[in-house]
This record gives sequence, C-alpha cells and structure tokens, in this order.
Amino acid sequence: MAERPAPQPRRKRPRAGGVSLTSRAYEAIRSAILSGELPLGGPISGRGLARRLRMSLLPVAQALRQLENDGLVESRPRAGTVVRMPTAEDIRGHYVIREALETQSARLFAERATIAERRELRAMAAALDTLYAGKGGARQDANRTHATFHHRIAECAGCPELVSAIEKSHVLVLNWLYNSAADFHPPPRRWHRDLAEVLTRDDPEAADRKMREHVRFGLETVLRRLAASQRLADAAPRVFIRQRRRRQSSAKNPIQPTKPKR
Amino acid sequence: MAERPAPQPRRKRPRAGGVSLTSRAYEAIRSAILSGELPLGGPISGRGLARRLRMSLLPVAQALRQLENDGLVESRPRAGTVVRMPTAEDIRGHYVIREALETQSARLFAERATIAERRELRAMAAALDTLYAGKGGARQDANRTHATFHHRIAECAGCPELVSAIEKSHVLVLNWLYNSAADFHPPPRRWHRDLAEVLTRDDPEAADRKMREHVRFGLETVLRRLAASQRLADAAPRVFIRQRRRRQSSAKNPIQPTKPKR
DNA sequence: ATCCACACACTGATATATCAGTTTAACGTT
DNA sequence: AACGTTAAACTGATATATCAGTGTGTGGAT
Repeated sequence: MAERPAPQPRRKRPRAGGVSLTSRAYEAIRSAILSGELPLGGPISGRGLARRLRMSLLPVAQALRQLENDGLVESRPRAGTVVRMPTAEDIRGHYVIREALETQSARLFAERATIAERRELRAMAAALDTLYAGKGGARQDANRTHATFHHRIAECAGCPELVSAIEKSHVLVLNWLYNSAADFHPPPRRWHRDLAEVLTRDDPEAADRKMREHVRFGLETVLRRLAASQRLADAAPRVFIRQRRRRQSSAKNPIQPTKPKR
Repeated sequence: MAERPAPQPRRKRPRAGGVSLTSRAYEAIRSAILSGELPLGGPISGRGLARRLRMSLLPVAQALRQLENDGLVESRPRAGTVVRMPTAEDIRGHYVIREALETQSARLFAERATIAERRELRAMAAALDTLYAGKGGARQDANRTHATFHHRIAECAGCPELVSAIEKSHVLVLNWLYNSAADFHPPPRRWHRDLAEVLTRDDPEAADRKMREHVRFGLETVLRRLAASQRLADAAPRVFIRQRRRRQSSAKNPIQPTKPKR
C-alpha cells in the first residue's frame, strides 16, 4: 500500500464531563422530544441535530438508533427519521406491559415496603389528588408528580430492574400526553388516596387488583388524548423542508459539478 | 482550507439482502454469544469481529452498544468489551420482570385463547414433559422447546409487545443456561402439563397464580446453574490476548516507529 | 391547464483514519 | 527472585468523507 499523505491536524475537543458524546446526544434528543420541541410525528434531521449539538453525525446516528430501540422515533433507512406517532394498537400493547410491571411493583410494595415508606406513599397520594383537583395550570406538575409516585412505589419494591423498566414505560406515556393539552379529564377525587390505602394494607393480591384497575383507567386517558394529537398531526402533515433548487441548466450539460456549499 | 488529495477509490460492497450491516452484526454477535462461542465473561474485540464479519468497525460498535442495552455485554469505554456475567442479584431482578410479563401473558391466554390454541398448548406441554424426562442429550432441545412453549402462550395472548418483551427475556435466560451444562435438575414429571391444564381453564386469576409458581421454579434452576458458571469463569480469568512485543531497544532510542503490520 | 420525468438536495449508512485511554509484557531496579 | 516503571499494543469513541437511496419541485411535454 502506497504511503498516504499526512492528514491535516485536527482540533481536539475535550469531552465534557466524561460522558460520551453519544450519551449526550441521546439525552439531548430524548429531552427535546419529551419537551415537545420536536413534535409528535415531526421530522428529525440527523445532520441538523449534529450541527446544533456541535458534534459529528456519528454520535447522533447512534443515539437515534437507540431511541428507535426505545420506541421514541422511527427511521426509514434512506428517507428520514420522524418522532414516532403511536397507533391506538401500539398504546394498548404498551399498556399491557405497563399493567404487568405496575401490578408486580404493587405486589412487592405491599410485601416489602417499610412503615415509613407506606406513610410517605399515602402522603404523596393525597398531594397528588389535590394537584389533579386544582385548575388546569397544575396539570404538568401533576403529570410529573404522578410519574414520581409510581417511581417511588417501584423503588420501595426493591428491584432496580423493575424501576428502570417502569421508568422507560412512563417516558413513552408522558411523551404521548404532553403533546395534547386538550381533552383533559381529571381522575376521580380520591383516586390515588384509595390506591395508596390498598397498597399499604399488606395484601399483595388486593394491591395487584387495585393497581390493575388504576392502570386501565390510565389507558383510557391516553387513548383519548391520542385522538386529539392525531387530529393535530393530520392537520399539519409532516414534510421535509428543502433548499430551493437552482434553475436547471436547460439540457445536455453534464458538467457543472458545483459542489453545494459546505 | 487547503485542497485534500483525492481519496483512493473504494470497492463497493453491495448490501446483502437489504439488511443493514449493523443489524447483521447484531444478529451475528448475539448468536455467537448465545451459542456459547463467545463464553460468559469472555472478552470481545470489536476489531476482531469486524475483520471476521468483513465489515468496518462502525456497524460492530453500534451492534455492541445495542447489545449492551439488551444486557448481553458490558463495555468499559477505553478498555474493552466482555460478555456480561450476571450476578445473582441481577438474575433475581430479571426474574421479577419475567414473572410480571409471564403472569400477564398467562392471564390473557386464559381470557382470549381459542379452543384450538388451548388444545395445541396442552399437546406442547405433554411433549415438553417427555423431553425433560428423557436422557441428558435432549436437554438443549428441551430448552429450545421450553422457550417456544412460553412464546406460544404470549402469541395467543394477542399482544406483539408482550411477545417481544418475553422473547428478549428468554434470550438472557438461555444465555445463562447454555453455558453451564452441569447441575441439571429436571422439573417435576407433570410440571408443564399441570401448567397447561390451569391456563386452559378460562380462569385468569388461577392462570396468574400457576404461572407465578412456574417462573419462581425457573429462578431456582437458573441460580443453581449460575453458580456452576461462575466457578468455571473464576478458574479461567478473562484476559486480553495481545501480540508479543518486540524487544525494547535498550534505552534512549526514540526512533523506530515501526508501524505494526496491517 | 395538467401531467410526468428527471435533477438535485437531503437522508441515513458505512468506510477510513485518528484520538485518547487502558492493559500488560518486557525491562530495569532492588 | 520480587517489584515498580514504562511503552507497545490494543481498546472503544469520534471526526470526516463518501455512498446510495428518497422525495420534492421544476420544467418540458401533452
């Protein structure tokens, strides 16, 4: 193999905080999706993100692949990537999993939570019911607190895998909820207090049943909101914005390579 | 920006079968791990795999990242990647998830399976019990059939997400089992027939209870085998094999760049 | 005016090369 | 012989460049 010319020196960019660029890209894109900055069903440009995040395309591509694995985005190999718009069937399927995980979490909580943890849960439930009863402005707070509530149940169940599985599950649901502020129906007034009461009663079977009921109610809520989201998405169909083309040079002129700038 | 020399032309390698190289790498590495070709706790060289699979490092790196996400391998950023060796705590955590998913699957089967599917399941259970009762040679078959058995239950439950979640779960368990052929204890003689009998009885609660018992038995089995695996792994500590170094040129001779061949 | 083909910009996928960190074998010292 | 030192060799991570496929809009044909 002939010698290669010396490559030009490259500016080195020290890594920030010791985390890999791919992880940073993953977190950044994920939070952009969850915050609604990248709307449901909207297109994602890998190169655009790479420019915005000041990194090469590669970490972004890896992050997108991971997000696809998580079910947050959808990538068609040479055409583009979009934020995944779930179908009603997807959501039902997801809730089957969620029901499985949450009921298991409830069982373990009922078996293993300490006295202090049970007291804490009852307090959280009361606060949560109050938030939901409040006026519309508190709904985002309520959603976040609701996630924390379930997260705490899983933590007290004492199984890290369960915690992370449930967290991943909540991420998807939050994503589906945030993007449609309309059609909000508050849950029954004592909804979470009733749940906490049963969970803290030291009866795993009863905890399982009550949690199952709780999750199924959540399914109805999300399905309602999905319909609203889809109405919005259909009104603004996803489209890739492209640069204006230059006028075509009439006919048989195969030269003019004219690299696009940059 | 000075002009760069023209890059040498690159042989193009058309993609085989339309699947991305990353997916091929993922499948190849995964199956190499599951078949035991890459032993539990053993080191994995990204570059070595890339050479073997006739592709660049990049798809392999992406595949490894995905496998890390699945919990099959473990990567220390600049030091190397190894096939993940689970701790007993990992396995217990994993089985909490598995119990959640399988009991949900059992419930749905009891609710929704057709008559034909119920008959099929009883037949599979009988065949499976026979396999386990046979002599040691049939054990790999038995393990595979066992996976199929649970897979079928999930399929009949009618939820694709549940099927894939359970499948992913089984992959890990199979991995942990395959690599320790010792300490095999067959399950009770009518173990799967009893399970199938309850599942086909149209009583979701009973199906849940029976499946829970079934899964917990599996946990004991895997824990026993893990102990055997670890004894083996401790005997042969993981080590990276490196090329022999050339003799150091005595002292203050900073020349001799002598690129390593290839 | 309507329709269709084609060029071009843009997409993700991949190859190559380099970087910066880690491991370990060979060396020199004790 | 046992023990720290050190640099070769190897690791995953990332940048850059190219490839090959897609979708859109322009422009010519009808």
